Amino acid sequence: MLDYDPATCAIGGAVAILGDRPTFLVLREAFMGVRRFGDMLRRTAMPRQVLADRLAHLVAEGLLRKAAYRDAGQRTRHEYRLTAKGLDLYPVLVALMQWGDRYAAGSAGAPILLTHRDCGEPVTLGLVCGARHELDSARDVTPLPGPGARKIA
Amino acid sequence: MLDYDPATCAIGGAVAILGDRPTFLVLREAFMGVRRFGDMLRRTAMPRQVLADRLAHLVAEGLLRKAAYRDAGQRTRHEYRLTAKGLDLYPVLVALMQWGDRYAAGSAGAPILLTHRDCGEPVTLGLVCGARHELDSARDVTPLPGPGARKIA
DNA sequence: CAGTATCCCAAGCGATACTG
DNA sequence: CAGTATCGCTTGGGATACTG
Repeated sequence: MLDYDPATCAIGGAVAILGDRPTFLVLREAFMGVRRFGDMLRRTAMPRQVLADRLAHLVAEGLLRKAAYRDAGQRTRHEYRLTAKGLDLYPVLVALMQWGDRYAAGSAGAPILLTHRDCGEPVTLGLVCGARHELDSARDVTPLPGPGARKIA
Repeated sequence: MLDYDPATCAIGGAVAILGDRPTFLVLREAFMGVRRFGDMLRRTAMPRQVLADRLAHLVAEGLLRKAAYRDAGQRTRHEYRLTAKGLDLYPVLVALMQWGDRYAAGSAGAPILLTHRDCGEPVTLGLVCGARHELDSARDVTPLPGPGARKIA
């Protein structure tokens, strides 16, 4: 067991930003290409206030940005788009989806299939080491103190 | 944009089980090898009640199991260990950690380094397709309706 | 349409004390 | 040591109404 400092572990920091359930759902919608307030409201079925809060939070954290756009002949509206920081969260969402497909899904199978845009093959998330070995389980990983390690408790 | 049914997306199911911040922290500790109530209490600095709740929840969901053990000459105690279902959550935690190291960490760098047990090389989580292409971004992924798809909203 | 304002109520936190 | 019991209090959810 690694003797690391829980306070510095990045999981805590990440979870502090991502926060709670509604936030994850908003991010899911964003990755699915939903960009408008009303669409998110309908699809996530969360109260307006909650959605507004989470969107504001995600914008403040730099995961989403508010972008103006105008359809021809319409007045200006705006939409929420993922920033680079937000896009980099993709593995987290995919990992959740893969686990959910396996353990929290109905018997019907995965409702969404991720495929490689270039070749069409299904995409999965996996652990790979620097020597290109593919690891199957958490048991194949040894955690060590990193550059920013401070051992405490 | 994929026209999927938000209600059946496995991300929702996964997040419904994993729940909230404290739950993630408990899981983090479990993956770090912390198994005892008191250790988790001290390291996560959460109220006893909250920890007890989350542990019970994770046991009920089948992510942790309570195992009895006895050190020589001591009375029986028990500890919390990850089940297979819990261990399979590892990519989620690693993904959170990688993102946190990049965006939520101090300047000191990652406090924890994951290495391959067999060869010692650093381990990373990545998207790979069936044709062994490595994908860099969410933009390289095309979501399609899967076997369990029901399109609604 | 895209939010903000308001209000009420339920859930959950945090502290302290107690039990096996 | 490993929890359970209790409690005050704050946070945050959910509904409704209002504004640009």
